[in-house]
Amino acid sequence: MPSFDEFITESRIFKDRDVLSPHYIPDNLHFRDHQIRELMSSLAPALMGKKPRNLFIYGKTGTGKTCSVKQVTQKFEEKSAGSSRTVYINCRIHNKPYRVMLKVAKAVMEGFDKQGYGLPHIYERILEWVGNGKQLIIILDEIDMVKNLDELLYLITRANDELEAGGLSVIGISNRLLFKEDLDPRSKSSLYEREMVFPPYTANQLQTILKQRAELGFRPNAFTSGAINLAGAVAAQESGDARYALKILSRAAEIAEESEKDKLTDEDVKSARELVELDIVKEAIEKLPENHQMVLYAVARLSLSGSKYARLDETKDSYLFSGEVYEEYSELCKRLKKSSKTARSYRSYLNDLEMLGLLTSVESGKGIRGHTKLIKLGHPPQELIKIVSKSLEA
DNA sequence: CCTCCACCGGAAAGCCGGGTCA
DNA sequence: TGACCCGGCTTTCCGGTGGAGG
Repeated sequence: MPSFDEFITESRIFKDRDVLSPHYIPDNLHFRDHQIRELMSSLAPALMGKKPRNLFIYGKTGTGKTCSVKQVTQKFEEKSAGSSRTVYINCRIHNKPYRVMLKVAKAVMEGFDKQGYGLPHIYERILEWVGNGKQLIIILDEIDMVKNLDELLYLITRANDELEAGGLSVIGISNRLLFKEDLDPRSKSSLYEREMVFPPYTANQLQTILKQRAELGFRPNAFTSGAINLAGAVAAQESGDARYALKILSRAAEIAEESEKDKLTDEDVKSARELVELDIVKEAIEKLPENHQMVLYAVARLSLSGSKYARLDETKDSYLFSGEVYEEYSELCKRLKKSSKTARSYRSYLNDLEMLGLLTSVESGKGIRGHTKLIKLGHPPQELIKIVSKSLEA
């Protein structure tokens, strides 16, 4: 199948852009044989009419969780030929028991697309479908996004008690290890019947992966192995995240292309790294609620003009006082003719922003009266101001 | 040592837009 | 259609905290 790309741009670097996209699933996934075998072994009972045990998969972003699961379920579907099914659900979108069940029902049953049935009805229909001896495996990607996960898991376990034949099982995928802490003990034990971990990739592994993609996605001789290895090393050092590695590589290719070169080099990778960093920050900021953005903006403004309060012995890195940031934020609200939120809310925004790594803070210690937070920006203020003000337009 | 300062962050009540049910 | 409910945000209330000041 030819790609449209070849008709749209006569690219010197790219042969097939899609190969570099994060959605692309390669035919063979490197370094995940072990996980794939384990996944297959855990699904295998379903092919023999028995209920597989529930499974929880943990791994940071870009460690191949989703990719591996998708590959395995595809094989599974081929093998079972409809007698049992897997349903993949992205819980970022379907984040409530009702939506998950609706999605399951739609996926499994033809013509079940009328909205408006209540949860009990949907539930019954699913039971009916499973009831004649089928196995249904529900894959909940980003499972930590589901509200009322306890209720959903309970619903599913209860279904198994009611059924005489067939069964429902769950594969939960998450990159947050801690989320199980606020789960009801019963749901926890049911979800964790079996557990798997996807470790981050090492530099060598990332390099192999990138090389594979480069060979498929770029024209021959359009890249040096040095550049590929550098990209892999950079990403490994950062996080071991394959998606991030691919982002750097494709950004680097775009840079090389724009400057009309026909080979991408170490230099391109280096500049790509910074751009990608900014891209990620930008993405994070854009999906932030308005007030968070304004607080961030206030911090950026103040770090440019310098802290008014920090007359105390110049702590070499100039931190900002929580109080003055709040003032700046309130003023900003006034200028924009918005009502500012309470100081209490402001404090939670700060914590959220810190959680996202957009800023850092330390407890005030000696030399400062009272007890407060000293705040510092995690990125260059000019860039942040640019990004936030653009995002606040909308 | 006691009190004040300048904030922190949990708990719970309040508000609001959207969906649900009789 | 109106009463009701739910989840997401806020605000209110309030008990801490650790250094500065007296």
